Amino acid sequence: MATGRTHRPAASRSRGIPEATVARLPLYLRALTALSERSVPTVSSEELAAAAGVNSAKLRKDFSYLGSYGTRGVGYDVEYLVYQISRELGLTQDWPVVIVGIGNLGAALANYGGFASRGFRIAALIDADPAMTGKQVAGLAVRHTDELEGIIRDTPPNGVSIGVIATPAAAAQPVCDRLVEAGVTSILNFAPTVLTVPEGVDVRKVDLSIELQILAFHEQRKAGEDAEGKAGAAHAAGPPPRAAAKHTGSGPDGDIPAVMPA
Amino acid sequence: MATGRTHRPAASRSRGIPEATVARLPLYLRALTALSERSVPTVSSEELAAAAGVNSAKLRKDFSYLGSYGTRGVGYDVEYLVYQISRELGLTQDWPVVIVGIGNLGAALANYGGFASRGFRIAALIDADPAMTGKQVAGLAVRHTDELEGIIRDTPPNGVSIGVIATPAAAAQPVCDRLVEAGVTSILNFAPTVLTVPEGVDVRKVDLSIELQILAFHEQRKAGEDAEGKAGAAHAAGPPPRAAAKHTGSGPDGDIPAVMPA
DNA sequence: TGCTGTGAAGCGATTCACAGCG
DNA sequence: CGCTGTGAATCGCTTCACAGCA
Repeated sequence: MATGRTHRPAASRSRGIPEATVARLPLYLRALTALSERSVPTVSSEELAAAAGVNSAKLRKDFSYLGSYGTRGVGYDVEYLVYQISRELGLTQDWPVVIVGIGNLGAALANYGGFASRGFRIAALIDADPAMTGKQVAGLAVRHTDELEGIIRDTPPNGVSIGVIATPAAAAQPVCDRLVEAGVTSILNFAPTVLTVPEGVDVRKVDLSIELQILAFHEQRKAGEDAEGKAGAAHAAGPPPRAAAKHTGSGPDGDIPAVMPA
Repeated sequence: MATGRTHRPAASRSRGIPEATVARLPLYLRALTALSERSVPTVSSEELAAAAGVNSAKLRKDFSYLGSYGTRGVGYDVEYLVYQISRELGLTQDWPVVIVGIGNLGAALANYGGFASRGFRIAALIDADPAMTGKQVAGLAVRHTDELEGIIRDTPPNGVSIGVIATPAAAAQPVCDRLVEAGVTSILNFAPTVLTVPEGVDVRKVDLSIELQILAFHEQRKAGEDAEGKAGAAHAAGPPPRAAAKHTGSGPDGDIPAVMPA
């Protein structure tokens, strides 16, 4: 999984929906909406589970945390379930969101249709580069970082509570601090850094290079199984410099993912 | 967490590194590389854990699966650990990667520095739109989908085994099938769809709108705690249309995230 | 009869707490 | 003495299996 929280270890479920279940609700919702568009009136747990890519026992258990929304012998009413899950996720209201860091990735996010269609409204695009200020991206004029606090506080009706960080790694923590200070309490972080936030602020992260590294691990594992015995790298490089204590320039492997496209 | 697998429930750890540990190795690696660049020779589990945003017991347990790479009373040798983790993750070799779907997101990925710096080399950018063919993106000429199979098979030295899908949702499964058929065994999917793949192929997914929905859930929860009692949406809309069985156009909430920026 | 809803068992991951070594 | 490495306890999620209802 590409994601994680930073603070609040367990202080999440007030009335008891497990975190793992919450993470799957959007998946169910997507599958249900597709069924709804095809005018399918009801689904069984088996069918819906297949569409969402999970097993049916898990799906039923997940739904049991929300309440008894199914009909025994029949299945679930698609429309009704769409509504219930939307409500549970808080998607019946709309959430203004700011995106900070309008580089390649920030622009891609701004243009991403999946936001608007789920009740997320882009309240502002913010970038630190004065050359970007005023430029049109996804139909919105980019605003300068100076305006950040004002935008967060004054966006109707109650300010902005969700921020997306798509800046270079070095800028992420300062931007995060300013967002939080101005009132943001949920952050989606695309910068390859660990963000430190006060209690009560949620952080989720998406790290592209981490995902690839996890795939590489399994990929290597598969290759190792083919040619059993030589369980190492194929056309590898670099010996194990044990206990050198002294560094060698910048290490055997080079630098960190360092900077985001932004 | 933005991610998940699709096939291979447990068929992963050959010599026993837990999946959860594998997912954290890139995090440790990043923190270690930063230390390495600052010429720090050793770290304690406590310090490194703080830098990686986990607790120290977990970190020590994680490292214990790799072997005994620390020194009691002292800590871990930074350079040595960087090497060991890189090797474990398979980053001592380089992995050619193809990106399919060169829209906003695909282009952002192509420009993302974090790939190249971690041993991932972009072998080709592929798009179905003939108008894109030949265009330069991130220093590479975009190739047409017709060439997909050839690229996967003929890229030296052994073809491409990792594919990134950044196409619209509708194109994702067909593209996935072609990638797999041509020999790709690991896929990173940015399209908001569940991909079906044969046994032995790994899929990880990153879904931007799912992450936001999870944040919205917690955000709503926080708002509900403030104004205890009215545990619902703030300026919400839409009543619960129980058991209508008949659909109402397209449902109370509208459409799915549907299409990616691509 | 067929499918949901759920207690109970199983399993993996996290955390604790301390023995063991440098 | 300090910090790693790890058995044991704990926690939370998943899976099983079936009771219960339409």
